Amino acid sequence: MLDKTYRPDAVETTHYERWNDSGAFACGQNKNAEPYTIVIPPPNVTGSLHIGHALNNTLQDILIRYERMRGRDALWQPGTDHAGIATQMVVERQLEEAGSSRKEIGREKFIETVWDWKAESGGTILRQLHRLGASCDWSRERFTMDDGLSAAVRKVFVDLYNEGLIYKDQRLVNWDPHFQTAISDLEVQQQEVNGKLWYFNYPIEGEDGRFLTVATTRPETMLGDTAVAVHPDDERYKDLIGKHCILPLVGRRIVIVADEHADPEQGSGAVKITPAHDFNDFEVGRRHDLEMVNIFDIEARINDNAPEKYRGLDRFEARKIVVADMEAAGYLDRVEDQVHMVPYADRGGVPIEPYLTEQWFVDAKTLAQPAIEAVEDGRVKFVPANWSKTYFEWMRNIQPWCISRQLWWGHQIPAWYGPDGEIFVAHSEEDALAAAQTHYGKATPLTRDEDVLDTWFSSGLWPFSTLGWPEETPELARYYPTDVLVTGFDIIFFWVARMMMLGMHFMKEVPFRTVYVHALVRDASGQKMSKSKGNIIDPLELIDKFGGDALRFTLASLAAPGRDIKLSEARVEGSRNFATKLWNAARFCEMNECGPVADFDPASCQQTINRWIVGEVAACTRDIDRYIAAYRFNDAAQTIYQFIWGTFCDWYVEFSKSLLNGDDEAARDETRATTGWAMMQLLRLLHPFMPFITEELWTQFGSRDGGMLIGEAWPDFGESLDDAAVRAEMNWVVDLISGVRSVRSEMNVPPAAQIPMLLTGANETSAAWLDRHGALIRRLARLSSAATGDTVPEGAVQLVHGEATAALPIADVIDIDQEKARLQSAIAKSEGEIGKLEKKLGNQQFLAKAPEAVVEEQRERLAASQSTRDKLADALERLSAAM
RNA sequence: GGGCGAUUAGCUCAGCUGGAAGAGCGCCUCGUUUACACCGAGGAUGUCGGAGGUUCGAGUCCUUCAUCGCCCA
Repeated sequence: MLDKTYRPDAVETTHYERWNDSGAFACGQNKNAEPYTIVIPPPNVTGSLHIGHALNNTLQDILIRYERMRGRDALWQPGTDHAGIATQMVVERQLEEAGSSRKEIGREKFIETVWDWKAESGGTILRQLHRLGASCDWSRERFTMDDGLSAAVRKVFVDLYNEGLIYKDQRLVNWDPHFQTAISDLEVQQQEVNGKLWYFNYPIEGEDGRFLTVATTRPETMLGDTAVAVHPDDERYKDLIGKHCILPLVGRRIVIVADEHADPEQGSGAVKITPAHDFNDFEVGRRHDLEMVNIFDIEARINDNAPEKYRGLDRFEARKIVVADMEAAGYLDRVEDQVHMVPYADRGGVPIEPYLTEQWFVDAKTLAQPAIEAVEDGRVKFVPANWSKTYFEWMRNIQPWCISRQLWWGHQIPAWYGPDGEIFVAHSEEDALAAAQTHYGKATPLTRDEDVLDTWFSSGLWPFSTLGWPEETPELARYYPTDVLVTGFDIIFFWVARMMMLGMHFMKEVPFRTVYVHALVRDASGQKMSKSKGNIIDPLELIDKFGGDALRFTLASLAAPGRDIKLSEARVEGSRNFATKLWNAARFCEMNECGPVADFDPASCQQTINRWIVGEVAACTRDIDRYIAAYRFNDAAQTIYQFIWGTFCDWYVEFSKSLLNGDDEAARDETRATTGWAMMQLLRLLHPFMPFITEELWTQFGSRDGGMLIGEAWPDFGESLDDAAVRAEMNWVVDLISGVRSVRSEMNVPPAAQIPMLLTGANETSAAWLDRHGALIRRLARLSSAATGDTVPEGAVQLVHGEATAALPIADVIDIDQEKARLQSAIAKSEGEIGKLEKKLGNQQFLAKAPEAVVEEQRERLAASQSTRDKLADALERLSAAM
């Protein structure tokens, strides 16, 4: 016997282990089945589960479980990425706490320490996914630093290098002075800060007392200025173009150039140019062949290219002193407050510095081309489609991708240098040495490039490296391309774009056919969750409190395409209640011996209610199929919710009681079997959304052979069980019961009072329906009798139901005036409807231009409204006559 | 500055290709009817942000304005 309430915590872990231990998550169980593949967006190995992951993985699991039940050979490929900076940070912090440091223990030992850390603490998030029910094939778990995936990285690097698509270049990069590494554009967050705008006067050479005023938010960079730019059309400065300024504090003679970068409307119209420390200035410098003076060292301290006085100062100290010195020397014109954007590193949190260094780059522009085309011609589809615009926007303006990082944790770049700086890129040190021998004509020692590759360089290979590439494994042949990628929009650039570029280049085939982009999860008031705001909703806490199913169901039902999700606990509570509702429906089945019956054929039902529910199950299945195919998870969730709570529990179960408790044994047995059958279908339909409770119920009384629900087939009845006549009949019954209940309530008939009902004016069909369903109508509408009759008794409450009028003779209970008022308001409502329809149908244009079906529909509605109005008027008259 | 999106019941949101305004929560009334009070029955609440336009017909398409988000410069 089932307990009175469902306790998720008591069963969730058990079922998860059963699934996993039995191999139910593993791919390749059916070699004849068509594969269905999703690769998990590999979470950061240092990460822990947040609500965004919960959403992302819930949606993937719904798809995977659904397709698995539909008979596909489902592979959900799990794993983590090594998260270069983040992981190095974590381990460095631990070393610091232990009084040591990365540099103290050296590279080799440090990397060993990271691996130790990973073995102990890495992958927490994957274990947390178990709580969510994620049915990943854990036997295939991969890590971007695994041997196989590392081999893939080396091959990609070597091949791209040999093809000229990877090169070394001296360029401005985003430099993190804290970690002393380059980072990508995407790892930079622009933050608004309250800063100042300093106006400096730069004296013009040979023109005593004449100045050019330049404005800057970063005064310390003036030490690296090599020009001043004015707009070529700016009349104020035309005569100065080609002349020089003398850079204060430094004394350098710097040229005044004409360049459109200078905005005449902005400040004074003249801008200082620091090509080595500003991306725009760098371009100006290239155009005018300016000297690039780098004034910072790798920690962003002033270096020896600046006057002695400033050397060794960090950038913020230098700012103060430069301003003070400029003011003292009379070159400070004025200072204004200004709010401006400052780039910060999204890890580490210090302002990043545009910094001139030599780095490795990928020619992203070339690789982007096929990746763009694949989306243009529809080989890859974005859902919602709008995201393809964001993708195109970025891909069409793509910049060279800086892939080297000055870190220790990551894939060390497979490049070696000869004594003269000659570069040997090779799969292994042996290969490099061999190449060097050939090149130099003798064995020559090489030193390896110290840098490692951007983490995204390896996660860009994820859809095929996890399947064994570059080995030609059977898995690679079978599961690539993957079917769908499920991800948040925030990593379209980071990750989707890179997988597209590298997948197209190396596999000559798209990495996935669909990219489903889901929303961000926000808190109940719409705020982005963040630690600093303290509004984080911890998915694990929600799971503890309401169960994994409740969280999953909530997220799925909120996952409307293209919309952010505002999550509140009340919503999760509602899903928990839904689980309890299902649980109790199952208890009902159990108590009434409604279990699975061997050889039961739903098409064989004789009883109307049973014929009705089997058809509704089939229709519900079709709706869910349609919604999942369109990635409309919210609609799919809503459909199954409405079906279980509304159609099944509120109506069918209530209907069934009359037959289950009746004397007709054949009808009772059929109803038991049908109810049991319907419950089993519901468990299947709900399983992708709520795997735990459905599996528990299946185990407790659904399973006939000890098999698990996870491996059961998805229902598919097509339209074979549909029966329009039965549906019309049951709708009639439902409407009649609802109508009676509504009137009783409005007329304050005590719920316990059993009253008679007389149906007058009924046609043969209605009379037959009333006869057939009399028992359940009486029970659900709480009637002492329900019969057809010719005349409405005096002083009866009347309600119009189709062509008939139902009369409840309860004269002693009702307030006649109140009843009159009720009828009058119903008449008014009908007349309003009639007015609108008459106007519409009186419109010649409408009759001429609207489709015939629409016109016909309006006519029918008009007739129905008129009939209702007339019957209500009759009812009112009878009531008045009776007085 | 460029791009994307939002504005529908007290709150959070659905409403796909234009043809009778929906859900969940909350609220009100009633109810211990033998699955379920994490429940049941009934009920109230919307000139679908404003203004134009297209159309026989607009929450749905177009223009514009307002307000609010997000992404990229």
